[in-house]
Amino acid sequence: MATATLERPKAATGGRCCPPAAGPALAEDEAAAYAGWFKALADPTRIRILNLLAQSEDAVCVCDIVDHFPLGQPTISHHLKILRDVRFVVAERRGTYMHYRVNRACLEEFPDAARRILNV
Amino acid sequence: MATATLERPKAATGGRCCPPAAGPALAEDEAAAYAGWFKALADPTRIRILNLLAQSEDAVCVCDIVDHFPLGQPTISHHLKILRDVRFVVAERRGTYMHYRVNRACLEEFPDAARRILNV
DNA sequence: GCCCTGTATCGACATCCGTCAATATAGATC
DNA sequence: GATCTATATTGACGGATGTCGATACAGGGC
Repeated sequence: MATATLERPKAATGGRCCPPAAGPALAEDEAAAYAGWFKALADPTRIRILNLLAQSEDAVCVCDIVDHFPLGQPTISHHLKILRDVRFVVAERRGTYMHYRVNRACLEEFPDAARRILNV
Repeated sequence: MATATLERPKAATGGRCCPPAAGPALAEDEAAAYAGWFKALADPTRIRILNLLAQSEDAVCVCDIVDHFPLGQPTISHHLKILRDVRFVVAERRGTYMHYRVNRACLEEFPDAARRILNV
């Protein structure tokens, strides 16, 4: 049979270069979920917004956040939306003002995510 | 003096909307370092490559990685470079083949990063 | 030396992302 | 309701990013 020649040739050695190596255990959509999560953290401004919110006991209003960055209000609002979408922060209305605070419950899942990716 | 009118007007209330809120404790470059770190994880393929490498006791050669993804070899090589640049993986030559493995030491810093960002 | 195979790099392309200015929306006060 | 202020949304623009095909580089076998 020609079946043998249908295998991966793998150079002149004709053999494998290393043990079979199982495919990724993470399904594509699970990996995408984690990636979307990390994507929300893949910007210095968002990291610092999170850090700023984490330093305050109570929620902080948007205008106060804007004051701490050399960026326009729409840009900050944009970043806050991204952080909201992945639930890293939660917003709360107080009259005209919007107050934001970190969602610790969500961020504490981090070590678990690392463990799952590295399956340790 | 007109000094009072130089303060933030803050609506008709004339006062602050919330307690002062310290700026972010993370310096801009430190935040950028963390962001660059997360950026390397902000892609499903890279997450799954990491996961694949983490499942194997010993290092895995590039051709084996390529076999597990519906992407071209140059693309996988590109992702591996990004993971190498942030030291999430390390490469090792064995003859013609390149073998990659996860750098656990580096990835284990994760919980610390989370703690530093959330200053808990 | 030459060729073959595995990996990295380059150049191009489409898409995504961060930023801004302008505008829309929501709530409070009058 | 009219107006004012805080926040969100929109549209546009430049730069980054993921992907590919083509090519360059490296090491082993002849």
